Amino acid sequence: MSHQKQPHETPTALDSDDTLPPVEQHARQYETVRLAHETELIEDYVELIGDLIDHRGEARAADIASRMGVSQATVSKMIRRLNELGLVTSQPYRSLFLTSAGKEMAQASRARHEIVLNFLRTLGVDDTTARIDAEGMEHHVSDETLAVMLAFTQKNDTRQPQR
Amino acid sequence: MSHQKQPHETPTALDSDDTLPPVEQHARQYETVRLAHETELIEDYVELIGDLIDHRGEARAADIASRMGVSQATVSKMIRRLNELGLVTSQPYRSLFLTSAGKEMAQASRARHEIVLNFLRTLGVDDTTARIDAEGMEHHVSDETLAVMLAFTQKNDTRQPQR
DNA sequence: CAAACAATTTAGCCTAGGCTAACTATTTTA
DNA sequence: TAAAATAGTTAGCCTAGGCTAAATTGTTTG
Repeated sequence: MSHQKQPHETPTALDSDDTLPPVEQHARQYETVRLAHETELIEDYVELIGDLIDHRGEARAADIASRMGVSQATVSKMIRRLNELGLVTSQPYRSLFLTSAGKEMAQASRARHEIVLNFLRTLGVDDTTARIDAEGMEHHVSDETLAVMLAFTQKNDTRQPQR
Repeated sequence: MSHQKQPHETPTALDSDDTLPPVEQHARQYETVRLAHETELIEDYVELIGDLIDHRGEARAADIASRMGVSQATVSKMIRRLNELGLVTSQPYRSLFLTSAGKEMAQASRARHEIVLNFLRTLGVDDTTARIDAEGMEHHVSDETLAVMLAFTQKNDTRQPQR
């Protein structure tokens, strides 16, 4: 019953809302999302560790756990991973340090985060919502889009200047 | 070495770029992201199945697999899950149908997807990039932000009218 | 300075979502 | 219509990221 492969794959991707993208492109999109997924959590942890160090002087497992909303066991396990990835150094039972790779990642991650957050605020999204959305969106925004967001924010930010 | 709990938690979350959010709020943000994660893939599959049905007349496991960029075994397993969740019906070796719950999810998902995609295009992001970013961002955009994006697109879309 | 408390780690469990390989069912075609 | 090709399923493996409970280490305090 209609199992023939229709020669139907026409990539008129300009108006698009009526056509599926070509298979390979479609697959690549999902692949990108899957990939982003893998780094996402890592980046969140590293970013948080960086923030804790900057704001509190140190990053302790217990603080990470409570801020992540996760058990300490989970954090402990994750720290092992971050270690293996060369992003943090740690001695047992002591607080953490970022390696230079870790610092770089934290910094990049934070920069992206800020851009997205400020973009959303500039758009007029409520602060609390903006924070939540930024946290989720941040990892899925390409450099190109990020640049557009930054430019938009600079052009349109009418919020009272910081401070 | 400075392990005392400093009474340091001052939620001056307005200028924010200098302060961590209060613990509970911070945890809630990450929790939201984790939650989104769980539904994300499900929604992507359901949306894709809906699209395949609409554009091709049927959703077959092989097509889902190639578009998702994933093995057929993975799709097979996922279909079992979607079944358990009441989102699709399927007989073995036959193509799929969405339940009404599935249709609803597909429709909502597609609507969100479109809004985000058109928003990015309106912002001036290149089509290919916009598609990739939309795929990832779509699940992390709250209804509030979605509304803002829609309004923005309607006000600013200068692309040549469809068709 | 020992006991109590707090923080960290480890062990072991669970689920989700990938994979390959082997098998079964269906459809196409020679 | 039987053989070949295609499609779908199952079994079994792996990794990531959660969890709780129990063990260990560090810190504080009576």
